Order: sequence, then C-alpha cells, then structure tokens
Amino acid sequence: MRVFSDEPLSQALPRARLTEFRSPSPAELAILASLAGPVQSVARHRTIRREGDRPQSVYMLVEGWVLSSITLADGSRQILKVHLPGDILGAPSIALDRAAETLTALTPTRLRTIGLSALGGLFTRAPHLAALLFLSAQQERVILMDRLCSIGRTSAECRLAAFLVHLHDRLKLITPDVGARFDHPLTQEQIGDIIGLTAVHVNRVFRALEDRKLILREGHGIELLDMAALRKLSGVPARTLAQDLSWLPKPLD
Amino acid sequence: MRVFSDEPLSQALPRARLTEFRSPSPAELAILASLAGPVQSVARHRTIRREGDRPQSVYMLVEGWVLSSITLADGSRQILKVHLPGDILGAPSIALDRAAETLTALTPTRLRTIGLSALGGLFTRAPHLAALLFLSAQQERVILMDRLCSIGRTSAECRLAAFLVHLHDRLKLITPDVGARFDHPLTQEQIGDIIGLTAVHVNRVFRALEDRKLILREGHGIELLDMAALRKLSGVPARTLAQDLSWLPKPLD
DNA sequence: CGCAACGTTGAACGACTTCAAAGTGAGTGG
DNA sequence: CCACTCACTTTGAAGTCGTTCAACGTTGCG
Repeated sequence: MRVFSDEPLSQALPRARLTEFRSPSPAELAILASLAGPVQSVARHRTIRREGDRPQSVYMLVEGWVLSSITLADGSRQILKVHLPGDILGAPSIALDRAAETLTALTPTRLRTIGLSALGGLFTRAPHLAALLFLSAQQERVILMDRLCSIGRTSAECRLAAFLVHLHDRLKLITPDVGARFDHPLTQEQIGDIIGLTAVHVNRVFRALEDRKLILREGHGIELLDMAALRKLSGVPARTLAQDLSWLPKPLD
Repeated sequence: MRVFSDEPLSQALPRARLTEFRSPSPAELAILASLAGPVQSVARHRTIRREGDRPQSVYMLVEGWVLSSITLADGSRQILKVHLPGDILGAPSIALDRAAETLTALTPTRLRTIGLSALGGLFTRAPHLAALLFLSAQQERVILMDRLCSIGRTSAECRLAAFLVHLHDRLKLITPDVGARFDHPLTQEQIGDIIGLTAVHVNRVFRALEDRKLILREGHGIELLDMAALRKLSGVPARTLAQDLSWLPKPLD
C-alpha cells in the first residue's frame, strides 16, 4: 500500500497515489484524507511505535525513511521492511493484541495517523479502496515471500544484490527519474539486519560487488553499475503487478 | 484466513469457521458458500497451480495438506507455507500478473475454487467478511515476518523448534484435542526447504533435539516433550490475536 | 520381491561469524 | 580552529555452523 504525497493529503489530492495498482477516485481520496490525522513530524532515531504496544492505529508515511524491526529473545534484530514515503506503516500488527514490530524513524520523518475505526469504516464507505488495501497487503506478502527465499536459500552476495535492486525499484516508484545512483541513510549494520548478515560480512560483500564492477559506493550513495547482472544475481524473479483488476468493486465516483 | 469444514461449506455451515478472529454470521457464511465452486479432489503430489500461471482464483482448502513454494533460479526451493484445512490458498498471487507460488498437494486433498470476481463481490456484499479477510492477510504477514526472523537470525535448532511449535499450534486450532503428539506427511527434505536447511542437517538437528529430550520421533509422528522449552528455544515470541475488533464494520444479520 | 524414495551417518569443506584492532569522518566543545 | 569523541567502516585471523559429498540402512509401494 503506497500513498504518495509531498504535502498533507488534503492539500495535495491530485498527486496522491493510493496504491501501485490503480489510482483511487477523487471521492475516495477525499474519504482517505478525512480519515487520517494531521501531519506529524518525528525526529531522526525516534521510535514511532514499539513492539509490545497495543496497536491502535496505522500510519501513512508522508516523508522520510522508517525501519520496521523485531528484536529477538537473544537481542539480535531483524529488520522487516525499510519503509519509504507513501507506505502504510504498522498494518500487520492490527491483527494482533500486541504490536509485533517496532517502527523507528531513520531520518527526520513526517507521517499521519489512521485510527482503527477510521480504517474499519473504509470497508463500508469505500469498498473499492478497501479492496485496494487488501491487494496491497497481498503484495506485501509476496515481498516477504521473496525475501524469505533470498535469506533462506541464497548466498550473501545474492542477498545484498536482491536488496539493492529491490530498494532501487521502490525508489524509482517514488522518484521516476532516479537514475542508477541513489542515496540512502542505512548503516552497514542495518543492512546486515535486513538481509540476515553481520555488519562485518556486509562490508566484505560490498567490497566483492565493487570488485566485480557491479556497484560503486561513495559515502551513503550507491550506483548500480549493471542492473541486469545484479537482478540475475539476486536469484528472485522480477514481479509484475496484476494488470486486470476488473474483478474489483467499482470505484466511487 | 482459515475456513474450516469437514464437508462442503454449504452442507456444514455450523462447523465452518471463517477466521481465527471471529465467526462470520450465518448470512455471511451463506454468501461465502455461494461464491465457492464445488469440492474438488486432488491426488497426492499433484500440482494445483504452478508459479508463472495467471492467477485467476484462490482456493479454500477443505481437507489435506498443501505446500506453497517458490523455485529459485538455481533450482533450490523455498517452501513458503504448509497449508492446512481451512486455509485460503494462493491469495498473495492475486496481486501479481503471474503467480509467485506453486501449490502442491502433499496428501490427497479436497478444495474449492473461489474466482476473483466472486472475491471482489465480497467487498460490496459483505464488508465485514472482507475486513476479516483483510485482517487475515495481515496475520499472514506477521507469520512471514516471524519466519524471516527465525531464518535470518537464529540457529538450525531454533528454526526447527520454531517450525514444530508453530505447526503444532496450527494443528491445535483445527483439532483442539490434539495432544503433544501429532502426525505429519513431511519429508526431512521438505522440512529443510521450509526452514532453509539441507535435508542432511535437518536430520542432525532432529537427532539433537531428540538427544535433548525435547522431542520424540516415530515414523512421521512427532511428540513435543517440552513445549515450554521448545517455545523458548524458538526465539520468536508467542503471538496473541487481536481481541478488540469493535472497529470492524458490523456483521450482516 | 525389488526398486526407489527417504533416512542416517561420517568426513571434509566452505561460508559466514566472531574477535580484535586500526582507520575514517562528522559533530561538539574548548 | 583544533582536539576530542563517538559512531561507523575496514581489514585480518581464527573459529563455528551448516553444506557437500559419499555411502549405507530402511521403509513402503507397485
């Protein structure tokens, strides 16, 4: 589920995009805008919600990067998702009594809160929008499934390649004119927590990919020198979203 | 999303359970029953749907075990989910142009097909049911997230313990009187494909758990001798489903 | 009964981790 | 402006966990 907007949704309806599947109708966007709370700012490294908290809302990320993570019994951490602007945060935990995931602002961040009752109201007031949300949840399942394959069955090089390609693809959705080079705020330790490696080994694998002329690093910028090779190395097939959505309920006018 | 029934749903409404969250109303069950096709039988080891196929429906598993898997470029396989009776199969792929997952009957299986247009109709005709489906998808995300932690950050013993405990918990939902001992149709190679290990190592870890008196094996039966220790070993916290669902739309009468 | 799939075990290997230490760079206070 | 600090990166060396390869045992099904 992606809801992109530079400004509070109520002020920037034309640019808002609800999902990667299909743009919601203006009437639906108006509903969505009325559901979400005001834009709030969160400072870098601040926790938006901690695992174990009672999940009382989801969040719409307006700007910034947010990490969703779980800390295990032994203290190690798995980062579940790197959230980018337009993402809905915290949705998995609404199925639970206690939130599974901790949400942490990686950069200065702006977001809007959507209460559960507002979300629930969507299912009666805007069935088409609800169906898009449902589809988006299924898409997130596919993303997790692909990561499970990557972490469970491929080498460190493949995993890093898969992560970089996936991240680049998602950045391109937000900024279509992004080239092969992009900046990110992640440390190598965080990248390790994403793809299930130690920071030390992430560093070695970065070097290996650089030596193979597949990528180029400078500070927190990365250039993907050979997208085709990286994508092939990643091992996971590229996914194309469903085109035929004629089975969805009719959008509101 | 779980829809348990021994018989075609239309014949066994009282026992049907739509989700783990809340039972759908009779009117909703009638709608669901009217959407799904007739019960079909699938022989052991038959493919229900192959990755790459166009996703045109989801399936409701009435009886039997089904594996959902992805085969990687190098030929290795990751099993994404072991489906049990009551599960909805194939839902993630409805977000895609081409199915991500292959569905294979592990045992003789009975299932019902639900076409996409039927599924879409649910969002207007039964918003409460649609919301339950949405919640169920979020729950599946949490399950995948927990597995990502398990595979990404824990040892082979922890992974196997986590898998056994999770499987036992799910069997208990279907057969509440199941004890510490249960049967399963999985080979060690398949278990390896679930938790990201080789068959050889799965064998060794089984032996290790047995030596530690945590489990006991006889053929395809497993007894969990010390649930508390296994759960602790698994590293992943037990999840409690949301209790307060007052924010959902009102059920149909 | 015979075959094929599955399970078990040993030994060698390799990928990744762990531990340790030094290098780099951005931010802060004197 | 410089020195200091802290977080992050980089590199080496040793160790461990899981894989790979190979062989043999076991089971169940046609």
